[in-house]
Amino acid sequence: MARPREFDMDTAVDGAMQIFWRLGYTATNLPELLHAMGVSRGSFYKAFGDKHSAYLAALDHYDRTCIGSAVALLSDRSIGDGTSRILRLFEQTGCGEGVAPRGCFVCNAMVELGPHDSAVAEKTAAMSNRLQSAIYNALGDVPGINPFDTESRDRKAAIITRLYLGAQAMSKTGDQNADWKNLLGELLNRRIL
Amino acid sequence: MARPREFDMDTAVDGAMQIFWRLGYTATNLPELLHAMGVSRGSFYKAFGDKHSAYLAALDHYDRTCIGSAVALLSDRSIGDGTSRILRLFEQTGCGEGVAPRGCFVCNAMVELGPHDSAVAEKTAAMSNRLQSAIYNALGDVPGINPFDTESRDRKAAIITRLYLGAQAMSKTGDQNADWKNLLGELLNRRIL
DNA sequence: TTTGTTTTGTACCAATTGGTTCCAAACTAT
DNA sequence: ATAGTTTGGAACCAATTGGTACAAAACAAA
Repeated sequence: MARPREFDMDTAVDGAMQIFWRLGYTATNLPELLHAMGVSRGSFYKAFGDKHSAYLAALDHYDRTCIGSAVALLSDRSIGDGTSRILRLFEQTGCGEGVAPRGCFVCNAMVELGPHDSAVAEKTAAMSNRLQSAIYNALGDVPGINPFDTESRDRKAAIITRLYLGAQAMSKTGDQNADWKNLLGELLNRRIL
Repeated sequence: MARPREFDMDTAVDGAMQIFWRLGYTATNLPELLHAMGVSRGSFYKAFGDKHSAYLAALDHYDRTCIGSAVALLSDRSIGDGTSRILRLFEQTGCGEGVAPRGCFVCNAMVELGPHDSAVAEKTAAMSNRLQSAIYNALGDVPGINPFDTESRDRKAAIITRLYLGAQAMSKTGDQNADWKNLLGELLNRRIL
């Protein structure tokens, strides 16, 4: 009963996520954003309202896709025990040769807007909590760790989550940190093969 | 032989650091920056050149003051052994009640500008390295750690540095993390009194 | 006091910012 | 075919952006 939209909603949101992830919120201007989304100005304001709402939609998209697959990875017993799943999480973060590193969108968002944007603060806190509880679960499947010492697991999960975010921050200056196998081994007090 | 400047250079740089630290580079506009520095437009461009140079000066100022005192703290044996010095580092990061958390300027800078500003990337990488090596030294003074196992100390220092930056990032969403005593105890495998 | 030099503050600038308006276009249901 | 409804895109907007120009002001050396 009306003209159908020409752009694809999902690829538009994904494009928004890509550019916000790479450039941040403030540094992304509208023309670049529209180009990345494949949407014209009019359609954008009709469909999303404003730049800030588009950013929140991009954060939700990140939650569904990237955080979702990280959580899935951490709970996938076919990969190996908890240690190797956590190791995989840290190792799969690299981003190609010569490509400007974009870190983790959650880390970027909480650092840029956390203190001044309560919606972003809530969303990013929820996402890091989601990651942390997935790590907590994976730690229950690590040989040498007592799965019933929930307080110790909690502390370890908190440490690993912050370790992850800190490594993501440092990756944006070119830090590689290829030796996760030994670093996590040091942390979990066991050798990782 | 010429008119003396009316503003104080050091308080101006400090003011620039405060506002850039709190708001970030892009989100700080010139009027706010000038106000925070206590400098008029003309004087600013005469003395600093442009906004970006002022930001770099603010980063250097942070290195001298905040990173400097963190390094001093970590090497001050009058405080206690390495563990309590590292604990002190983590505990002294809180920022008052109701105050919008600003995190760590190094973390903020590397996340916001790292991938797109090589000067900032270099400076922030140097600062995090400085912090990491101070942590490495403090670890040499932790009971239960073999000071001659330099590789293990290196790994622990890398972990603690990233843990610190990650915690700083999360603090910007309101995360408090008051339990550093137990978290660091978990990490270093010893009870901290 | 005059001369030379630097700082200061204001007026000004072009470019860019996010956002709105509005109408032609494109579709469906009748 | 036509009426009804929504999209698309360009023209337009005021406000803000970082940065410049320039003259008055404030000093020191002569």
